[in-house]
Amino acid sequence: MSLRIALLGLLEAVGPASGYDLAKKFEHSLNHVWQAGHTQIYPELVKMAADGLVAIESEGARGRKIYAITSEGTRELHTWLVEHQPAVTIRSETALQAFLLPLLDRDEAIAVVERIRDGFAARLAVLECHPRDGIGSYAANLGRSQTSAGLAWAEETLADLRR
Amino acid sequence: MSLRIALLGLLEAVGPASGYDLAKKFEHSLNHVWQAGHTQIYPELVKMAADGLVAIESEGARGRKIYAITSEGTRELHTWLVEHQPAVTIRSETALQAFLLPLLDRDEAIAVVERIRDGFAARLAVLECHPRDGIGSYAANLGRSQTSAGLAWAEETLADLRR
DNA sequence: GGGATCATGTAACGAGTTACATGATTTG
DNA sequence: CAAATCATGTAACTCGTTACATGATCCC
Repeated sequence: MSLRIALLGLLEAVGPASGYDLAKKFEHSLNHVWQAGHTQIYPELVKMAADGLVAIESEGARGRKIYAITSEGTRELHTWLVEHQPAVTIRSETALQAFLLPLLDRDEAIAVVERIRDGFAARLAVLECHPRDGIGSYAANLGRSQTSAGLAWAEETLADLRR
Repeated sequence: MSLRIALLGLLEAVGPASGYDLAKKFEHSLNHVWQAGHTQIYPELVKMAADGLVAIESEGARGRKIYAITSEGTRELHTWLVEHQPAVTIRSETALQAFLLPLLDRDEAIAVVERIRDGFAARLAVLECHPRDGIGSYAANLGRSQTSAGLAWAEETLADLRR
């Protein structure tokens, strides 16, 4: 369901695009929001076209197919945005390592938290490069905010473990 | 893979337990870390027993089966904790709504962010009840830290939208 | 005895990943 | 002309959810 919404949202926001284009967007601007590879996107677009939410607007070079959102697609997207209570499903390997930290001895735990800290720092560095405005800017702010919080947790936890 | 690790970690941390017990832990203490229902846990325990990572220690009333982690299981868990670089896969409906916020008009966007804010507040309230020490305390701190950051983002975004 | 909770499972489906496969076009 | 990139797809598999099914035990 959410994959559909993400695809509809991108088509609504940036205009008609190919599956290939959309896959690129997932890799870059949507990376900290929703992830999907081309092998998931191509079949989904076909299903969405069958359901009347998108339509092939034109076909370009190299078999390129440009999809556009339909008015039915716009309606579906709008309804979801306005009415859908976002479900919170957390599956975080990082949080799992944090959870199990007390099973390790001091030095191991420190090494694990250092790796987690580096991961947060790297993600934050990527997010800092995201534009401050335009579609996705709110999500980028949310990502920066939460990643900074993770980084701060790592620093505090390291201080605590070293004490 | 991570489901296995979560199950091994729980068995290591709290001692032998049944699938039912483990499902309860997922519902409560692991809720902000990893999610899994009993329909996923029961078959996984059977596979893990076949792989020698856990063993049925005893059987109690009402067909209750108590699993214990084996030394091979402990080794597997330890290796994962120390060596595995946590993979970051984000699929957040909340972030998706944030991403698509610019597609809504002002009042709709405000209503959506208010709902998101309430969701963060509710999660934070639950996390505040988690014990400050023992297994899971580090993960609870991380969850509190990141959820607070989400809440702060919502407040700032609301202020921005109302301006 | 009846309702809540304990306790385990299966089957069908949908979502997501990995590996494989193919060919067109552009750029050096 | 070779390598990179564009562009699409399928198949097999794993992971996760929903719905269904069953029975034991505890407590009022």
